[in-house]
Amino acid sequence: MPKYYKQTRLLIAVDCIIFGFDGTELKLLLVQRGLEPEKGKWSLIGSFIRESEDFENGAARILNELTGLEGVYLEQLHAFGRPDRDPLERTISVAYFALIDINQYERQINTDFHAEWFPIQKTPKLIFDHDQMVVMAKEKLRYKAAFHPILFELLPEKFTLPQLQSLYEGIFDTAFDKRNFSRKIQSTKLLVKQKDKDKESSKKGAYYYKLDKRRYAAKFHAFLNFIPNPDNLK
Amino acid sequence: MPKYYKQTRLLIAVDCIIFGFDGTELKLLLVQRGLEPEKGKWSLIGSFIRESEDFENGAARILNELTGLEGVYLEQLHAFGRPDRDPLERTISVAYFALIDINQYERQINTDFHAEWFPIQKTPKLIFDHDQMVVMAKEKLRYKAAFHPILFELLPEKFTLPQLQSLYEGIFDTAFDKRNFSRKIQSTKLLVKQKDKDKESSKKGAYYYKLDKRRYAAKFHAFLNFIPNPDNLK
DNA sequence: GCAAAAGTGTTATCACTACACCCATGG
DNA sequence: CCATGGGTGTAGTGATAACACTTTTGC
Repeated sequence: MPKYYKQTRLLIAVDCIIFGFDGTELKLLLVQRGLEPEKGKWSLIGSFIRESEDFENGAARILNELTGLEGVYLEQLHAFGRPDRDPLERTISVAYFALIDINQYERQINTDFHAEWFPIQKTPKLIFDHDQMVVMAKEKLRYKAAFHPILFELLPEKFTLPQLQSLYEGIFDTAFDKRNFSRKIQSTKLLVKQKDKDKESSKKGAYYYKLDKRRYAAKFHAFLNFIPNPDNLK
Repeated sequence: MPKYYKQTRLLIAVDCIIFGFDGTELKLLLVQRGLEPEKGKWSLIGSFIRESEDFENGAARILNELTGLEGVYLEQLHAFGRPDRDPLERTISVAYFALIDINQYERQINTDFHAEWFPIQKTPKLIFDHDQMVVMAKEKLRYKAAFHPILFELLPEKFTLPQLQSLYEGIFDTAFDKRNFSRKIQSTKLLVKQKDKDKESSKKGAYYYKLDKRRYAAKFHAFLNFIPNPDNLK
């Protein structure tokens, strides 16, 4: 029951840029589009918004439908509205980016989508303006990660310093000195050293750490300087 | 001609949070709403999006209609989509924030709107979720201003260091040491000292400065640390 | 016993903070 | 001549960056 007369009404979609980290590389979860136009091509996961659904709910819903996960880190990225972005009919897309622990992703949760992880450097061409969304999401992730302890969302509950460092190095595409990195991370007091070690990736083994959740919540919005040299960022 | 069947189509509006600085205080440009519901109440300036109009264009258009200005600094803030945010009919709002040189604002440009500047601390209650938009815009402005030389967009072409400092002090709601402030600002090499002085606000007069536009463009995306003590920001 | 990765400490440099006095002018 | 706001320098402190060797253990 339209109340504002003579105004254009448009389709609204929510699309999710889903990041995961496999211990070595940053990855993106993509699906093969199930409907025309561009059926069969690679795409971000998305859905039209429902009648009485918030964007945030919509994003959480499609994320859950695809991965089986709940309580995932989600943040609105940007609203995309170029009139011709969907050639079939004008559609607004509100894009969200999500950070998930890749190990918790359940491959079999939903066979409606053909979903696949792609290394961030080797993503296929995506439909519509989804490539632009991915570029923007990568920038925002970098930007945020430079000052906020956001990257822990990509890691499992227990992780090692070398893992954390290689995550940061992947995001910022640069190498850090491990002594300085360790000192800086420890100085945040966000980590709690565990008694056990990860023996997978080395003979000596690296100590596991967990997040101090209290401090993490408190410091999340603080400005911290995680990366050594600001000039590394354009 | 709808092509995606059985999907909901919604109204899309663009709303602008317009900041200005009068030399002393940060201000917000608000209008009295011209249509029902909530007619006559204070509101951000906004408009439904047109058939083949981008968000960015839409924001620039309404900004121009209201203020007469072109080439204004505009940045997308957030898309707001709570189903009940407009009680009459569900409407998505894509909010932009704008920084303008208040001196260039032309009061007479558009009498369709009753527009008024309000000190940021003394804004009236706004319709719908516009108060929330303002809060978010203030946060984002602070956040960006802490690392990017964005506040120059609020100043006239020629300005003095004391003016600049009081702008920063207003934004961060704190006082800075003028010697340290001056040194830090100068170290960015973004400013070019002029030969003439502003004699309005003091007997001795303060030198005017202009932005070095080349360096400004180059450094805009760089991370700089404009504010003295990071702990001042939550 | 050796290769491979983890862990750890020191020094030099730089950036930031705190702080106080002189200057120019209009009235 | 004095009140007002503008402009400048320095010393102490804390954070960052550069840098190399020892430890553990699986093979």
